[in-house]
Amino acid sequence: MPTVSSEELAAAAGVNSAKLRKDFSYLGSYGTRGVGYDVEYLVYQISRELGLTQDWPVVIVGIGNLGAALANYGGFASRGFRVAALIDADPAMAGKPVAGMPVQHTDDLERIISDNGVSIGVIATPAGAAQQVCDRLVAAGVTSILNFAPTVLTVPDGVDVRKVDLSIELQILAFHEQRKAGEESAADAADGTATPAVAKDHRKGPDGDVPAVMPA
Amino acid sequence: MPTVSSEELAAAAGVNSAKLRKDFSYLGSYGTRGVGYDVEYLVYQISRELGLTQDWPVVIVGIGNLGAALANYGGFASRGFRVAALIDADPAMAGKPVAGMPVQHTDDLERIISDNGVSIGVIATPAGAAQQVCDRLVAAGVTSILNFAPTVLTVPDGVDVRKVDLSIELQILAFHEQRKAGEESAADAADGTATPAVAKDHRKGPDGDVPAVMPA
DNA sequence: ATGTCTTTGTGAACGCGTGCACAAAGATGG
DNA sequence: CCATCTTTGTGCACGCGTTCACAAAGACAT
Ligand SMILES: NC(=O)c1ccc[n+]([C@@H]2O[C@H](COP(=O)([O-])OP(=O)(O)OC[C@H]3O[C@@H](n4cnc5c(N)ncnc54)[C@H](O)[C@@H]3O)[C@@H](O)[C@H]2O)c1
Ligand SMILES: NC(=O)c1ccc[n+]([C@@H]2O[C@H](COP(=O)([O-])OP(=O)(O)OC[C@H]3O[C@@H](n4cnc5c(N)ncnc54)[C@H](O)[C@@H]3O)[C@@H](O)[C@H]2O)c1
Repeated sequence: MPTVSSEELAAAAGVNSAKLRKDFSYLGSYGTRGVGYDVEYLVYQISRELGLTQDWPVVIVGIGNLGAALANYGGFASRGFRVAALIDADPAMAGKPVAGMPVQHTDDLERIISDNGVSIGVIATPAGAAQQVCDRLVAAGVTSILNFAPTVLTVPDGVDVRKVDLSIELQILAFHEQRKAGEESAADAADGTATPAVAKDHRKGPDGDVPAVMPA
Repeated sequence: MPTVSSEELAAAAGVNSAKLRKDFSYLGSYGTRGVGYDVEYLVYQISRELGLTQDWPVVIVGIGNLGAALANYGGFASRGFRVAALIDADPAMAGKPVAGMPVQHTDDLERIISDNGVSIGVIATPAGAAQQVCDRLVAAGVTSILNFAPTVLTVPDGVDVRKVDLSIELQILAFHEQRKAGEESAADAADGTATPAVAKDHRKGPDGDVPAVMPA
């Protein structure tokens, strides 16, 4: 039986082994002391807990440059997501095939959501249309939204929204870039006072620190 | 002189006003007690600290579905990013105009980076090509990379990488979605304890192995 | 069986970010 | 010039996530 120890996994992932064990312990006691974790069983348990064993139908609304790219992207299917429908407001797009399936008109949005039991929606419309598209999705039964439009969406309790803001990703890089440039000559004079988060760490983690406020 | 109080800003941003003030204090004492912050001056200070006053040239490598969408996206320019060049390995694409500029061949990658003083690169190639593209970018002088390919990139110290993984965004939504579904019947008694989200109580249940977390 | 050796699972300590509460600063009016 | 009122800047405490450290569980050999 192929096994791995928390120590090996932690080293591979670059994290603390105690934390890894504690995290695993929240899923249950799936390890064997003195041996480690049964790889296959562990993978199954984590997959199940993360919802990867289920098949989630999603709709993409707004089939422009970005929406079409998403529709064509094969990486979703391999993670358990199935593109159930592509929806656009442009009558000229209706029926046109994108990624092997016909684009449908927003008039049918509610029916599409309902017929396919969709609970996850992706918004790739212009910012101006995002909120109203969001409202219709929510009214139709969608309870999770991935938003690419550069707008803050307002949703009722119980609905999750995740916003992908590519400009902010670049801004974060630019911020560190600027810091690198400054360090060369800044010599970091004396100081010594208790200063803050923004300073030192270049974290590798997915989310770095993201400020709360910023104008357009 | 138009001003805002930390209280107003905090309310607008949905955060705590004390935290907001403390964050601002790291930039310096730009507020006036009894009055608030001079809007224009504050915006300037934050913009400067974030590097938004600079103009950053970026290159996009891999002009496929996603790369083309990014090239066409107008949201970058408004945040101080200028697409300096589009690069692809496909000879058929060379010279072809995308977003109003000709696609250039990877053969010229090093020269393009150098000529334009580019320090930020975007990778939108297939996963298989990402690491070698990354290596060339870094060797040519790029020190910040935004990676869309589903691969972990290895880079030398001093180089920042941010990975955008859209599948993970969907997985996070699906995870919460799954949880919502389970709660309906899970007799979730208002918790209150300081346990991690996944926690609850999973100690080996009646049948020994399957944790009580998610009935599915 | 009993002992040894490995690795888990977790109580307790630690560190850090967040929020509270308030003194000080400065504006404004009398 | 003093009183009052508003809002900043920050010391301090609290809570949460991370890490340490170790007892106990189990495998494996004798
Ligand atoms: N392209 C990118 O790389 C990129 C990057 C970051 C953010 N974004 C954002 O993503 C969104 C889409 O970008 P894009 O480049 O694909 O734009 P786009 O103009 O190419 O596509 C927008 C599509 O939405 C459709 N649409 C408009 N109103 C609609 C409505 N009410 N209901 C349904 N469909 C509607 C349009 O017909 C069009 O097909 C924009 O908000 C943009 O700011 C794009
Ligand atoms: N399309 C999406 O919505 C999406 C979403 C998430 C992630 N991604 C990832 O983004 C990447 C691009 O996706 P896509 O849909 O645009 O793929 P695509 O196949 O449409 O485009 C890839 C482009 O990269 C070019 N290319 C290949 N090797 C290259 C090299 N060595 N140097 C320079 N260019 C090279 C190809 O010629 C092609 O134009 C993939 O890794 C994909 O997994 C895409």
